[in-house]
Amino acid sequence: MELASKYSPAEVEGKWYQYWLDNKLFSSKPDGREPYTIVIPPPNVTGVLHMGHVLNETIQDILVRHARMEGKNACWVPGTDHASIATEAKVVNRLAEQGIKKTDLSREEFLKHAWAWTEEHGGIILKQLRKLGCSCDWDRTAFTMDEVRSESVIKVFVDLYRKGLIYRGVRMVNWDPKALTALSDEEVVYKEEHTKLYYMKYYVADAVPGGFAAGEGDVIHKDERGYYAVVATTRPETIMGDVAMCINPADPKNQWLKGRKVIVPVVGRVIPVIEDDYVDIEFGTGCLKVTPAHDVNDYMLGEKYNLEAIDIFNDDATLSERIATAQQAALEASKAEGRAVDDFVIDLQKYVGTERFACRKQISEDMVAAGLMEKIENYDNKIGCSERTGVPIEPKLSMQWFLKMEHLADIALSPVMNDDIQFYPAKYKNTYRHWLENIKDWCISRQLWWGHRIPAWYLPTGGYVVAENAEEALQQAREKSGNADLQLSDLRQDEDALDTWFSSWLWPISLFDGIRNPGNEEISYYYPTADLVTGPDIIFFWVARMIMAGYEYEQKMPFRHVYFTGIVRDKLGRKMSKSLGNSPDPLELIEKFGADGVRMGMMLSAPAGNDILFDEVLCEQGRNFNNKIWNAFRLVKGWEVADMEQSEAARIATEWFEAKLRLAAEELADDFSKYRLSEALMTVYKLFWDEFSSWYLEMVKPAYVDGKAQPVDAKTYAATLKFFEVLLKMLHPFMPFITEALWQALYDRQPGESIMRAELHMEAPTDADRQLCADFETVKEVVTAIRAVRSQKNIAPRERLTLEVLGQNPLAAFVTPILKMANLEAVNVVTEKSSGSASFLVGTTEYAVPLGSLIDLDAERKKLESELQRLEGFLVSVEKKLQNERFVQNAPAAVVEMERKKKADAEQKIAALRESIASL
RNA sequence: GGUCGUUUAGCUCAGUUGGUUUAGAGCAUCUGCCUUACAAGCAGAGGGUCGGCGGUUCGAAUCCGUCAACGACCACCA
Repeated sequence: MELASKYSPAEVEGKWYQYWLDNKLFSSKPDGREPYTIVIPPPNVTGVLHMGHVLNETIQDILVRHARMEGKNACWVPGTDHASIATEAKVVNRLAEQGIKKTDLSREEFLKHAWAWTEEHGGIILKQLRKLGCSCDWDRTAFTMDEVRSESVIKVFVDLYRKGLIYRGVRMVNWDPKALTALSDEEVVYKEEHTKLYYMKYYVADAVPGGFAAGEGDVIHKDERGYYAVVATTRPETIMGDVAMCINPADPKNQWLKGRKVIVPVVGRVIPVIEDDYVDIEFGTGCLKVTPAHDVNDYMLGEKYNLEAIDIFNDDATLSERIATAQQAALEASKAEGRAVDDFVIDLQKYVGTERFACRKQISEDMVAAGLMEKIENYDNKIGCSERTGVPIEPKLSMQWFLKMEHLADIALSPVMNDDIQFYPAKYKNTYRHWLENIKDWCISRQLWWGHRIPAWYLPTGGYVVAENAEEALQQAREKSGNADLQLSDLRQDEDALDTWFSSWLWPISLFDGIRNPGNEEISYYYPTADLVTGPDIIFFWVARMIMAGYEYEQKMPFRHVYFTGIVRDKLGRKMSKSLGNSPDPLELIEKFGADGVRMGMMLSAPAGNDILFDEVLCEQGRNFNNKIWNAFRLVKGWEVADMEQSEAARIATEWFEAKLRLAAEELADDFSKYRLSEALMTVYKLFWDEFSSWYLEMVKPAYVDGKAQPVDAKTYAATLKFFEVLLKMLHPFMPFITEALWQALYDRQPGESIMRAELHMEAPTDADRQLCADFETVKEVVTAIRAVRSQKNIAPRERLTLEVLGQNPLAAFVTPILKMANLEAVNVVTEKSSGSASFLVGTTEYAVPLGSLIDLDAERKKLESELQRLEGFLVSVEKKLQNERFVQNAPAAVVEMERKKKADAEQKIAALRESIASL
């Protein structure tokens, strides 16, 4: 067989992926076997593959393929997420490019565009997963807005409503002025920003004849226009919504303000000074302006003291016409009360329609010009921004739908805390608990069209009904209103859609149709799923909520283990981003290194929970490993087999490697059980490269005689193929393509057979295995020491040497492999070594390689002396320990015994070294 | 501000309940090799007072305290 010396993945990968598809090797149906289920964290339907996906999906594929080879019925369900905000934003953008505004379209027209976009871009990412080698059951591909999933979402909404867990009400919510929708608390991200802190003058409204009687701590401000308080804020534009000023009643600085009224600068509204210990005395001047419509805390104060909330913004965060009308009303009221406020007023009409930040700049300049600003300082602040659009959130009062979380948090907490569901790494249990214990109700309505429309219908006479469909709604509406003539056209369905996560949280159930058809065969078989692989960034968005839904609707956990991956960063530790240009295109990497190489590169640095510093050189290492496997295969398949006796060296090698495989399998199983996948990969990597290629194959490799390759005996050949097959199976979950290709070529296979379905079952290692492998490690040490002598003395590998063993040879049973691996003529047991030999210690046995004239006595002495020095230092530390009575008394007997042996060994070695040095 | 985490070789990381010859791996580095599977390779080598200080212990990379640096998450300080 002629094979190129370099492995080309491109030729192999497409071919075998098609083979897997053609033979339905990914597909799963319920049967008598133990199920192993993973549901994919659905990527955005219009997304494209990035490095984060590569990490995530590779891990899932490794787990699935591993489970499949353990004989489990493995089922990996793929699908995509409709990602309402992100997708709607993209569609709106595309329409804008065509000169179409969303507001010009009807809901139906808009959705037509959105579906067209979805069909155009949807599924690209799933195609890309195939390139990576993912073994998803593609026939099960789902979408969060397909029929089954949509009906499940609506059913759950209605159910929760009937249970009294969903309610509708006006609350302060996070408003995204760009997407024009409310967001949940989890969709707000805080960004550090350099801003300014503005100190504004709020003049006392009523003249105080004779001035204030200042208390001891009072800090009173006064200028030619009168007495004033100073209020610090980061948002001067919101003064238009000010309805009170608040001080801490215990604040000595502001006692003089108690019970007074002050004038909001620019606006001219006269507002009361209220007192609440919410106010931090230390911050700013201790005076807080209260704007109930635009700050969560101010809203609470507003509720408490029954203050009016003046909403100064339009939905897009431009200033509303209301600011001008409110000002008019305020000025008229002042006039009626005979207060003169004109001195502090600027007509607000000029700000109407301006954007919030432009307005902030303008109003602060205007205030400075009008002498209403005390000072402006630099200030570092954290600003809540929309996770999706990036724009600063505007706290806004609005009518929304909410899901009560108390009950759901209750049922979701204990299973994680008591490890019914296990987190890897476990540290995220803390994060999880903290969130659940401080949970707030979930705002589930979004002012979007792309998503599941809220199944609530409003009656013409007021009130609403919640139902699974329009017909049911109509029936309910007729009952509720007592009007049997009510028609569907009289009802108006809620315009809002549901938060995307309101469908994602049902994913492990809805994929098996467990909501619509509870107890069906699939849900009974596949649920609970085995492992969930996802990022810790969506622990609240998704993981926690799936656990809630799992217990609420299946009375069982949705998954048994959660593997949290890290964030993929570049090798400098920076997040990958388009603007930095440090985010490689996975498909280009696959092109360059092969999918197997990329998968391996990803896994080499991917401990669970830590961030991944991705470096292309790791993919290169992966590619090189592929090439190593490929060439080992070329070697073995190139052998000529003859009917001849097995050599002793080959017999020993096969016995050793068989034992080694059992040991490695045990280690591998342990790594997998702890989800230590990069360690598992490293275990197989070293097994193949070092143990199999560098030691085993070199030991059994037939020699060349007169330039002609000798044949190999049948027994060794058969054993080698078997070993190779086991190694391929161990490697398969990590590198599916090359292992399938070589597995197919190793033996004659039946059509439709695949390594995917091959079982990897290994006997547990015996004590004899462990002993044999330990002995063999000593063999390696001896061989390596001889090679080191060669290297130091510049002796060609071809030149045959002799090895002398002083006293007894502990490796008598391994002479033939040593002869072969070190290229020796003979191993002689001697009582005294030849003069002019290089000596070394392995264990407590001394070995020598006679070198005749090649020996450099000075160098040899130096080497021995430095070794002697090291050992003497070691001996001192051991003796110190043993002379310490408390150590001998307190330490376990075995430990003391070990120290005694160390001492004896060291003494023996030192004696041998001294003798060697003397003999030089 | 609170909580949690990390700090071990040039880089990325192991190090399981403190004790197996004065700390291991992969990569990188250095030296020598185009030796008939593989230069995407072979053989050999060097490299760390385990972040600092203090403590517990017969014994500490491992346990405790403290400091420092970095990171993550949470939080209503205008």
